[in-house]
Order: sequence, then structure tokens, then C-alpha cells
Amino acid sequence: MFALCDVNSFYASCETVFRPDLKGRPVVVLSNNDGCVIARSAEAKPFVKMGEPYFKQKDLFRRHGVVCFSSNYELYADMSNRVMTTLEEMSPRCEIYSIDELFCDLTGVRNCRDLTEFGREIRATVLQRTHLTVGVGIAQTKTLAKLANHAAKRWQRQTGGVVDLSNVDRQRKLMAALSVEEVWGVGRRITKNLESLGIKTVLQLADTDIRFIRKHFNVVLERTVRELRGEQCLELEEFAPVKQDIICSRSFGDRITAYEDMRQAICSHATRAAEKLRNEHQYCRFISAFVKTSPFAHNEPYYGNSASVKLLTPTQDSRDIILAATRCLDTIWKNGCRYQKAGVMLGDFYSQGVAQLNLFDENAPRKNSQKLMDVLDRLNTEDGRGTLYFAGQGIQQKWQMKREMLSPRYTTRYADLLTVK
DNA sequence: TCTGGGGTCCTAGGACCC
DNA sequence: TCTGGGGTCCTAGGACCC
Repeated sequence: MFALCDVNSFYASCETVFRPDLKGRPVVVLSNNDGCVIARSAEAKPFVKMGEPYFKQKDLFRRHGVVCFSSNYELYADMSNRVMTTLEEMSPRCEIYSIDELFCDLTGVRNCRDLTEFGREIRATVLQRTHLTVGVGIAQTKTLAKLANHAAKRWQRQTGGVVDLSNVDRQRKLMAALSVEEVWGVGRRITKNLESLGIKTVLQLADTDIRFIRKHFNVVLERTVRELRGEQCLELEEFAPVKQDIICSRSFGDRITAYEDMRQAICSHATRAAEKLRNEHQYCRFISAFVKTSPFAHNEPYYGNSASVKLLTPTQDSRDIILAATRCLDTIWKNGCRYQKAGVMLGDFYSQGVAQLNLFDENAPRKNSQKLMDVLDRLNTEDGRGTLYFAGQGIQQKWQMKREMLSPRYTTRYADLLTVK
């Protein structure tokens, strides 16, 4: 038996926790560069579209008195940690699935207590400790638990935010009322294809012949269908598997046209990617960089390109990664473009210690590389990111992203502590 | 003027092996 | 007229998730 707990309107709720004056008002949180809407409070949901550009809805927001925030990831990450710690205390085995979602294994819990009651206790505890509200969905498989969670949210008033879907008759009743697009793993494309085959409700999907699904789709959807029938195909992943690639990319606050600015941006992304790589205790051989202009600017030609290198010896040294990334940039840089976004990607990972040195590598391994990286990481952890940085990252960084409606980092900076009058 | 930033898994097809 | 059969590995692209 699984439970899926997720925080209602997570980013928007993190903002309102510290702003009781916003109670009852529509609140939205925007993506980086204040680009798109990525979270909405319950009050904003009826008339604000998810994923829509901010600039297109600005007037609407003004008319409705919508309060906007730039995304404040430092705040959300800290609030997420508080929620997850609380949930992990209450449940023996957990999987943190995303910044605001967690699966619990309730296998043993079922024997000693009522699951709905347990769900309510989870809700009450998280609410008391964080002032955030979670929805809880309970069922035999992860896919069904997700569906139960969806129902808990959709009919929050009737369900009290907790739905135990372990009863098969209840499962079928709910599935008959929901359309296939609500199923975890069924996106826009598959919804369209299913509908063209006459499969519209979740119940119809669950009752479709497995061989038919396999023939028209793939093994991924087959697993989803089996899970909807109560057959467990997905395990609880208690321990995060090691990453297979790392990407650092950003849109620019203003378009970049000068090579020097782009070089700084690529250098910064490479530095950040190298930090993440060392944090994973990995070495990489594959390094690539990409640049692109805006895909939405119809009055100028689109240009997007990427280049990559494969090192002979795996590395985790920022200097190697910066060098490789900027070399990639030099092969794809084109003058005269108004660049909107750039990034660096690392892949082909090797674990620490098993990196095989190459007999013919003309670049001898750097001396004291590890010691230097240790010092770099320690200073930047203890005294804050950016304490020690590479000259190539630049000092002005006029390409930095825009965040004009940023809230204070209430829980992680003394200077940002909430003042109570 | 202005449209996010990460990730995962699977499949098909090509190159290559004997 | 007619040119096998069985594999592996890698990559690009498409789908999905939050």
C-alpha cells in the first residue's frame, strides 16, 4: 500500500505562509526571468492559465488584483526540507519524488490502523509545523495513489484532502469519472492517441486489453495500465539513483549579443555544473554547450546550436570543464544573433576512484586537482556561493536573470527574518 | 520588449562484429 | 535471378514527469 502526499499549490503557498495579509487573494509565482506562471493559489486557479507568459496576462492580473512573485528557490527548497523531514518521521519508508511530493510505503501501517485516519494525521502534523497543506492519496500502486491524490485535491471539501482508494469498487467508480489525461504517465500526446482509439475515461483505459496497448503504444503505458488494475510494477525508490547527466542552463535577463558576455555565461554554467558533479561524487567525460535565440521571435531568424567534446580521461575539475565548454562555444558562436539562452551539459559519468587514466593522454592529470576543488567547494559552502569564483565568470554579469518581484528568504537569511510589529 | 529549468526512460535505426 | 543470421553498442529523438 502506498500513500502519495503533495503540497497544495506549493510555491504559491510558501509565499502566503509568510504573508497572512494575502489570505483569500489570488497569488501566482512566475518562472525565472518572470517569464511564465508556474504556480497559482486556489483563488487564482479559476482565471489564471498555467504556463502562460506573464506579459500576456499582466492586464488581467491588474484587474483581478493578482499578487505576483518571482520564484524564490532558496525559500521553496528550505520549506520542502521541512515538509519532507516531517513526513519521513511519520512513515517508515519514503521516496521523495519531487520538491513537493513524497511516496510512503504503508505496508505495515495498514495492519495497525485506519489508513484514512493516518492520512489525516499526516495532514494535521505538516500543517502545524509548516503552515502548508498536503493532500494524501492512498492505494495499492503508485499510479493509483497518484489518482487518489488527484481526487483528494479535486474534491477537497468532501474528502478533507485524504482519499483511501484501496477498495476496488471505489477505484472503478472514480476511474469512470476521470479522463485519461489525469493519469500519471499519460501526457498530451498519448491522451490524443488514446482518445482517437475511443479510450476516453481512466476506467476504459484500465479495461483495455494489454496486448492492444502493447501493439499501439509501448511497455511504459503497459505498466501504467497494469498499475491501474492494482498490479504493482513500480517500486518505492527509497534511495535516489545516481544521476546520468547534469544540465545547467538559463535564459538571460536581456538578450546577449556580445561574445564576451556569452563566454562569461558559459563559464558560469560550467562552474555550477562542475560543482553539482562533485556533489554527486562523479567524474565526467562528456561535456557540451549550447546557445539559442528566442524561438518566439518571428521577425528574426532562429539560431540554435550545440557542440560537445569527449575527454580521454574523466574529470571533475572545474578548470577542465570550463575549458571544454568554452571550446564548444567557440565552434558554435555566431555574430549578429540576439541570444536568449545558453547552457552546459555533462554526461558519461564515472564514479570516484575507478576513473581509468589513459596511457596516451597528452594532458597529464592536473596536480593537486582534488585539493584545490575541495578548498573551492568548502569556501563556497561555508561562506556562500560565489565567495571564490573564476575570473572568466565575469564581475558585472549583466546577462543575469530578472527577478523583480522576489520575496525575502525568510527561513534561511537572518537579514530576511520576518518582522512582527 | 517580454515565453523556465531541470530530469528520466524507451525505441528505432545505423554501424559494426563474427 | 538469386548474396545469412545472429548479435552488441551507440545515438537521436520522442514521450513523459515536476
